[in-house]
Amino acid sequence: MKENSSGKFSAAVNCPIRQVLDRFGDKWSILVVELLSGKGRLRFSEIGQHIGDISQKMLTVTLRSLESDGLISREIFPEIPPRVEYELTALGKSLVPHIESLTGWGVEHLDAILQNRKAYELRQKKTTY
Amino acid sequence: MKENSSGKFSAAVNCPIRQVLDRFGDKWSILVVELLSGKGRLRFSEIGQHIGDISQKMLTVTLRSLESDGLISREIFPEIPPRVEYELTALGKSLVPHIESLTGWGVEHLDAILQNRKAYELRQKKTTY
DNA sequence: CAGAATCCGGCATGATACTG
DNA sequence: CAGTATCATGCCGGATTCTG
Repeated sequence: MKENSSGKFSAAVNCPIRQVLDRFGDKWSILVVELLSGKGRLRFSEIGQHIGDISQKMLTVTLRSLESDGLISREIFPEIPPRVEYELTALGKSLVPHIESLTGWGVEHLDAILQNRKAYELRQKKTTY
Repeated sequence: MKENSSGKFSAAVNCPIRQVLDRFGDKWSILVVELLSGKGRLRFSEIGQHIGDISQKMLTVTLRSLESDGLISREIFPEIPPRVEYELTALGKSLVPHIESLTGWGVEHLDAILQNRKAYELRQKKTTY
């Protein structure tokens, strides 16, 4: 593993950070984990309702992906009508604090970021570089 | 702001977590922040070289976006040939620990995740649900 | 109800050429 | 060197339909 002088991983192509980023770079995964963290155990339709604007397809894809990674478990109840419930695994739960660390930062600095964006926009209009 | 019984933000459409996710859901932003965190101050071409497989266009877009949010600063040296250097702002630096919290988790559990994926794949082949 | 399968458009991203 | 401008494209994700 290549490291730089400060002991951090490099951003090179084969950097393991990439694997993590590729995994959570999608639109919904983190959101689903967060949701399951707060609600505990939910069925398919409930997850969809809570998120609100996710399509059925993307919800399926996201859940399969999370299940494949072992972050959530999927239990099928052989009933009519069918019922499927999802919840975080131990691995999934171990991820939650780190996600909330990031989202916590976001919530805290969101206003500053939005103001920076606005200021940047104005500078672009006034000045022609 | 709507909250659920556990005190966490809901995953609803207007949830502020979305804003953070939308911001860092792209392929390169976090990587650039991490890189600048380790290297301190870099010029355009250096960032591109360290990352390796980013196109010039996407590097420009990513840097502009980060600058717009106030996470990195951009200094232009009026020389020939031109030189432009980037580094993290205080706001950008404040984000680093949270990113490393997440990537640290990823590095730690990457093997388990990859094994889960493999096991899941095998199950899909053997069993026909 | 919980999905699987299919089609399809748009945007993110890439490649290329040009400029100060 | 550090971009900008333009064109090309892949695949992400939405809408729809069908099934057990």
